[in-house]
Amino acid sequence: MPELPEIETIVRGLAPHLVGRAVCTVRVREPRLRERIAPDFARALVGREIHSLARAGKTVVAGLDDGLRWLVHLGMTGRLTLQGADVAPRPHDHVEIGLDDGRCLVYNDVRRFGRLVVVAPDAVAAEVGLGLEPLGEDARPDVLAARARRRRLSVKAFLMDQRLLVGIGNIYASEILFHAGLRPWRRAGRLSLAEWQRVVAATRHVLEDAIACGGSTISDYRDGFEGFGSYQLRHAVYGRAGEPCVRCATRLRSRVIVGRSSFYCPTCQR
DNA sequence: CGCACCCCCTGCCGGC
DNA sequence: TGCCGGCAGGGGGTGC
Repeated sequence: MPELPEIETIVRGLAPHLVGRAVCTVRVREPRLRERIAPDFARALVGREIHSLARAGKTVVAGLDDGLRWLVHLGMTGRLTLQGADVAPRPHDHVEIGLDDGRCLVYNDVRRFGRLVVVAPDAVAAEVGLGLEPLGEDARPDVLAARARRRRLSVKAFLMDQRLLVGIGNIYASEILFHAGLRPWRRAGRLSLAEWQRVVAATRHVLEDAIACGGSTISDYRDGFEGFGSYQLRHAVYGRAGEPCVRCATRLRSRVIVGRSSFYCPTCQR
C-alpha cells in the first residue's frame, strides 16, 4: 500500500498535531508484526517529546527529544491515525500511543506486515533503504544511468529497489513507466540518457501529483485522520488491464515482472 | 547478479 | 450457500 505519496500525506497531516507533543502512554495490544515489537518499545517512547516528524522513503520518522528516532513502516495495510480521547479499540488496532493533549495515535494493520522500532539516528538510513530520494536533488538522469550501468534488471525492478531509489512501490512504478513511455521489462542498463530523463521527469510528475491528491486509496490506505486519497482516480494504468488507454485507447495489459503485477499500454510504452 | 520461489498475515473476490 | 484458490500497496531469505 503505502508508497512515498501516501507516507508524505500522512506525515504532512500529522506533523502539526504531533510535533511538540509528549508521549504519556504506550499500549501494545499485539506485538507480533513482521518483526515482533521490542519489549522495551514502550519504555523508549513514554515521557519522550516528539521534536520532528518526517518521511524517509516509505518510512515515517519521528525525532524524539533524547535524539533517538521512532520509525514506522506501514507494510501493505498499516494505518497511522490520530484519534480522539478514549475511543474503543477496533479490530487490528495493535498499538496506541497516548499523547499529552489527550489524543491517541493508533497503529492499525490488518496483515501485520508493518514495523515499529526505535533506533539511533545513524541507523535510520540503513533501516529505510540506502537509495536516493526520488524527489531529491541527487535523483538526476545521469546519476540513475550510472547506477544502472551494466545491470540487467528491469527498469521496473530498478525503480522499486529501495537500495537504488526509496519510496516507489508497485503502483507508482507502473504509473511512472506509463508516463515515461517505457515498457516495464526494459533492461535498466540499456536505457539511453534521454530515456532516463523521461523516467526522472515522469517520477517527479507522478509523485508530486499523487501527493497533491493525498495518495491513492485502493482499499486499505487512509491518511492520518482516516481520510481517503484520490490519486487512484488518476491512475492511467494500475489495475486497469483490459480497459482502453487514456491516451490512445489501446487495451491496457498486465504482466508479472519480478513477481509483481505490472500494468502498461503496449502502444504508448516502448 | 537477477530472479523464482518460499515465508510473514488477513481479507476479499470469483469460480465451482 | 460454502469452500478453495488466487491475489493484494510491504520486505526478507534461500538457492539456482
